[in-house]
Amino acid sequence: MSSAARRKERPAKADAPLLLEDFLPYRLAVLANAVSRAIARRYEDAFGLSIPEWRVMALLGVSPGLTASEVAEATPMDKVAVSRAVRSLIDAGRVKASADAEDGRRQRLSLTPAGAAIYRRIVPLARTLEAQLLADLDAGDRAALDDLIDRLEAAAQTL
Amino acid sequence: MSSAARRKERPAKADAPLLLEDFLPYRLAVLANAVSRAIARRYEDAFGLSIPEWRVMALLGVSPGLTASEVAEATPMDKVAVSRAVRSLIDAGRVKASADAEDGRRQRLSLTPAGAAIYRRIVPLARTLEAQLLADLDAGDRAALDDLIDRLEAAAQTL
DNA sequence: CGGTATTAGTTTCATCTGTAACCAATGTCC
DNA sequence: GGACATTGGTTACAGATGAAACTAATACCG
Repeated sequence: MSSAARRKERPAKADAPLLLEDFLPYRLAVLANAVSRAIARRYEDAFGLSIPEWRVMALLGVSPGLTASEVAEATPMDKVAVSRAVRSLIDAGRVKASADAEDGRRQRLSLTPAGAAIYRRIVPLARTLEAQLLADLDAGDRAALDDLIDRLEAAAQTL
Repeated sequence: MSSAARRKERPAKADAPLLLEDFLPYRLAVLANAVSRAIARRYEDAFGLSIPEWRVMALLGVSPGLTASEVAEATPMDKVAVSRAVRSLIDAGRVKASADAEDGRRQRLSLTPAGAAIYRRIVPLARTLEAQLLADLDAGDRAALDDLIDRLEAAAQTL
């Protein structure tokens, strides 16, 4: 019997003990943590890249010319995290910042040729890891998963 | 149209750009992070309790007499994290450690009366937050979610 | 214009987290 | 029973993270 089935047999009455292993917020945290850690190690080993750095590169790979603020808006990272990731990427020669003609505070960010070369190598790795995670799910499962995550995210905003 | 539906219309071919917002590991991290942060704030405000401390109390509430190692085995926390959470709970008078008769290294952990009183107040809050997260999901959705998380966790082990 | 409020981004500092080193008690093997 | 490995748990140190203060440039408004 799967653990989902085991859980299902145990209806959570109000006075039943709260089992951490069945508690959704806990399960989500454990799952996301396991995935993030495994992926972070791969990116670090292969490219010396942290997760925040990878996120910045992933955005710039699709949308060159974003500012740091725009990167921060597009992710759950705050501006401090973005600033640090960008600094580190610039130091590594993977990203360049160019002054914005209209606003002297802003810096337009983009991948350098070296950064773009690395980007083209990370994307297939990312796809492979995602595929490995989804290997046992058919198209219907995947659609259901996407939909559930959307709904949970919306609900999480109300917490 | 839901964002899941939007995603579905955009089949991820090997050469399509990788969109961070559709990338499962990223989505899981963002979701789990949003949930954890919201809940951590509630526990902190209401009980001065961190997530690791809450996890320890949740385990001890169901299984008094666990050792720190057993707590570490039952969660993704390592023994250092458990040690710190336990220390803090003991300092706050919420957990007590008693010497194990058979093995002088081990300490049997359990909630103090004060800890148990807090525990009885947290559990309903935890259930309420979980219910709020699941509010829009019917029984079938919830079973599917449980099952998907199980399968993703299994797949995550292979990364 | 000139003063004040905003915004972009960085720096600072305090806390958290993780890895490794460590100490003490027990188990193992001869 | 004594050396050595193992286990339970803590300590120490380093790097990551987050909130708030700060700097510099722009926008707003009289």
